[in-house]
Amino acid sequence: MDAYISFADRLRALQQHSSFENCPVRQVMQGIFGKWSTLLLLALSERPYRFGELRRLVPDISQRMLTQTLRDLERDGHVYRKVYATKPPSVEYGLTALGTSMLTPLNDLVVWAGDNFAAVESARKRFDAGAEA
Amino acid sequence: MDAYISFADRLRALQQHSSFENCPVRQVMQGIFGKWSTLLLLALSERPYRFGELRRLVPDISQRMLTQTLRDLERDGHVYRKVYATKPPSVEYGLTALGTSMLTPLNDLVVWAGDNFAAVESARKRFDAGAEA
DNA sequence: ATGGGTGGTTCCCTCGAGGTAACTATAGGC
DNA sequence: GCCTATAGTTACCTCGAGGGAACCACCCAT
Repeated sequence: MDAYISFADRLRALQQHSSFENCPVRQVMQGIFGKWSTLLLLALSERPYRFGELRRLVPDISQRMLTQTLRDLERDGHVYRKVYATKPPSVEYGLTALGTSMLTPLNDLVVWAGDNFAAVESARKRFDAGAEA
Repeated sequence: MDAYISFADRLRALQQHSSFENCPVRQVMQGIFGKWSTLLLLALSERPYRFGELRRLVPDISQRMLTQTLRDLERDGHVYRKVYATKPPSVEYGLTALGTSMLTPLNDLVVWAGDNFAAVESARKRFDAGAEA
């Protein structure tokens, strides 16, 4: 049976691995929360995409960062990279099993952020207004 | 009824707000994924803590960053700050209702990271080994 | 009067994420 | 000959998150 594990217990478990400084959980999390990582993971959750498709889908990202972010995601095992030997070689990116397994918790958090960003924004305004008073 | 909304639909909804560049969802997410933010949120999920207690609980964090991270979390409405007029004034930090509502999805993701960091690490080793070959 | 415990602030520095632009090679279309 | 598309790489720069150390004001205990 999976016993319920409290947040605090998780915290203590985290600490035992090493210092908090280079906690393995954080290393995994930082791979997911680069500026573009979450966005690309959500995009690839729909279906595999080719490099150029992703560029057009997310026009704000630079070509350099798209390559680099995809490489990082590939390195961490979240994304696979498949090269097709067509005349101008084309490349397909998609989620691995590991990446797919992350999708549910990741999406839940994105949903939460989507549901609550208005509350966060108003909290910021309140805070900033009170600061100058 | 809450209809199921696909990841791809979420993506498109995100895009409509503005560019991906300064997406409100990302602004909320970035407030949660500073180097120490998640750790402090999980700590405060157990019970409210005082400043000095948090310092001792997370010895790796510098005093400067502890103050700043708590301020940022307070500004975003995740954390409250309560000053007690004791002789050396003491300060208590705790989760707000908003912060508490985030706890479940946040913790799910941390749990996922805890369950899968070994897979990520071995993926990295495989990738790095293949790169030099 | 000295040291320690409250909870900070201020200054300065480093390091790396991310951005910009130019360049690569190949092939097809006009 | 020139522009397009494929998918990158390389060099250079900026900016801000985070770190380190010192300082502040108050009070207590020894």
